[in-house]
Amino acid sequence: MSDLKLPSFVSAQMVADRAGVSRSAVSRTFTDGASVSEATRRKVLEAADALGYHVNHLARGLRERSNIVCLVVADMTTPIRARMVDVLTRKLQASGKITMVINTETDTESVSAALRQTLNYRADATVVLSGTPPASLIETCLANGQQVILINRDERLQGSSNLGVDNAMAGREALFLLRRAGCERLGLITSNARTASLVERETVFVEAAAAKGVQVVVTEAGPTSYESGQEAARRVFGRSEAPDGVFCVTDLLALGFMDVARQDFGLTIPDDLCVVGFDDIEQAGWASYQLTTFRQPLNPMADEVVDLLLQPQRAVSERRMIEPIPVWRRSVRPGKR
Amino acid sequence: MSDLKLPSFVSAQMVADRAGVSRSAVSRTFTDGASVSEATRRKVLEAADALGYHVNHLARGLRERSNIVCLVVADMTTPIRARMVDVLTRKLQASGKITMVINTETDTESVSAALRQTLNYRADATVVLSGTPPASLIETCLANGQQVILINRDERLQGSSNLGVDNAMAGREALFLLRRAGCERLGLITSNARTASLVERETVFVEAAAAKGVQVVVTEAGPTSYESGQEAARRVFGRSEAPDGVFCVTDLLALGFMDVARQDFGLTIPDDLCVVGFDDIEQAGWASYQLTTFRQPLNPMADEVVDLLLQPQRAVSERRMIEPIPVWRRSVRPGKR
DNA sequence: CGAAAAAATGCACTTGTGTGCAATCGCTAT
DNA sequence: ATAGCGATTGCACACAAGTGCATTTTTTCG
Repeated sequence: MSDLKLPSFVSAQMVADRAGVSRSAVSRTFTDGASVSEATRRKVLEAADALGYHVNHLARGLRERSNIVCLVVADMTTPIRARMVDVLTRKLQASGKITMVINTETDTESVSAALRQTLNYRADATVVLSGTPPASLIETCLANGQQVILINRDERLQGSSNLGVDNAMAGREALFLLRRAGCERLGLITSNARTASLVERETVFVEAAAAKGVQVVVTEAGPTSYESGQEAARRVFGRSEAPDGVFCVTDLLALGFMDVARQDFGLTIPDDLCVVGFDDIEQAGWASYQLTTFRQPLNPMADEVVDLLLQPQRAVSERRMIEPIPVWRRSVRPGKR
Repeated sequence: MSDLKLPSFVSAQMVADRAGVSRSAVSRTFTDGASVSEATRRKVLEAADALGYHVNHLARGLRERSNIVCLVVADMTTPIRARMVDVLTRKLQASGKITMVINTETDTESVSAALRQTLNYRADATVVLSGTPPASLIETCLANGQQVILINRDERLQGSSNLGVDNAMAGREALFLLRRAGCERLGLITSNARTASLVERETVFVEAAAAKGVQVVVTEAGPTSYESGQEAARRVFGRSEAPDGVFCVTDLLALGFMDVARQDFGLTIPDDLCVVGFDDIEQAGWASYQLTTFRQPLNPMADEVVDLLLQPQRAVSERRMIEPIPVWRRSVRPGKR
């Protein structure tokens, strides 16, 4: 049997022993506004430093709020999602929270499992970036005093807060831009994900066009990705009546669409074809694309999330909407040809 | 005073009361291999379900391992980092761990703060993807029985495990490819980040070239980004002796470099200029780029991390190396011009 | 100098688990 | 019927913190 002490975390008791004070004194030293004399405080800090003491937030979380926020997300490699996660973790951290990332598939089943994890770790709040959580589980979260914030998911679940961008505005504006450019045969490219957000952009665009007496050819490719955009372009330009202006419900789709349109069908953008996207991912601004699109204002959105979190828990479910910001680049002509 | 009970988490005690058994029975029901009769188990599960009970992993983590792994990462929006985080969270989750993401700047100061958070939450292990943690803090982590895994950071710290790709191989192979393509004036594009990985790719490439009697013009732009690649291209092709073959230490740099080379200087790739990158981000495979590069084998790397985590703690610090996989696309000629 | 007020300190309880140990229960074999 | 034995069960403790309350200790003021 070895005498070597296994390395393990140092507790407040050890610090207390070394400093010659009670454990309470240690606790109070690390608690804001607690009453400790300057002398003991110094002794404690010194001992803590020598031993490498760190307050155990798990134990703290047993009594009060855990300061843990769970982020449920799928498709994390997508540029827009990656940025969302980045901005959110940053802002949450800045406001004293810590983020647990739960990486799921979009299907309800695995989102359920994610939500349960959230409960296991006593997260103060759960932020859902993708996937549709079942209403029953949301209720469980709320019943446990957990806050639920859904981002860009338009399922309206009783008790959860919703936060999203104004998709309708983007749909209308996209139509306006393409018509101003003189496009006559309009197309809409979407994925088979059929998220509420994507569907809304599509329907608003199509309906606004119908109101102007213009028909829109809708093409639905595979998942929301660059490759689906490519596939959509192959399908669209293989047909007789090719569009001269398209709204892709996502930048990734747009970029794949543009590449095939130019390289496989020899089209020039914006002369032969105008393209509008949505999200404003970094790649949309790259020299090869210069895509006109709508920026999701991630910083304001993350600010809203933090704001919701810091609010005293409200019984009523809230719904906040943020305007996307049009970003004019060169994939759409500024005026008629 | 309201009689309404505040919503709060349901504890094992409540479940025990409802099921008419002791709290131990509840605990044992949710512990693998514990001794519970089928009858009580059923009663417990039923009560738990009715109340919406979820084991408190925080409390569990007080006694044994917390199953929390901290991921310290900077530059999360970079495609390669986003993928790393994605793959790691997936694999960790699959092996029963949960990931806490700590988003830091690359500066040592904020990495320190991140490491301390790691200790606060009693993470079993810390995985550092970017940024240089100070050795003293790593020691604290190790002293507390925490495992530290550094990925692609070549600082060799006593007690930590290192995991990285073979940068030397990439440097040599890049040179081989460019020379086989008949390139005569070689360039190397790097950023001012001066990470160990980037530096190694650079020096190996330059030295291997020197061994063949070829000089390499090294250009160092700003941070590791698309824009820095663009800037580097403007500098490089503004000079008299422009290169006809370059190795960019990162795909992002390479893509920016390619765009400016083609659009601002009218060069054709790979006829006038051959380009090799590193990382194999999704965009490298896009039709507009078709970049020849080296894939970081993320899945095997994540497997290694999980493997290291499941190993019983070893006193000796380990160092594992993974071979990057060459990906041949069209940015380099297959043979001499 | 002494009483009263204020500040500091320690005890003990709380949070929700897992688990060693002892007691109990149920069943079998003699 | 009863001893013997293994499977259950419950008690009590440990984990690491925060905090109300009572008890010192210190400070202040008359």
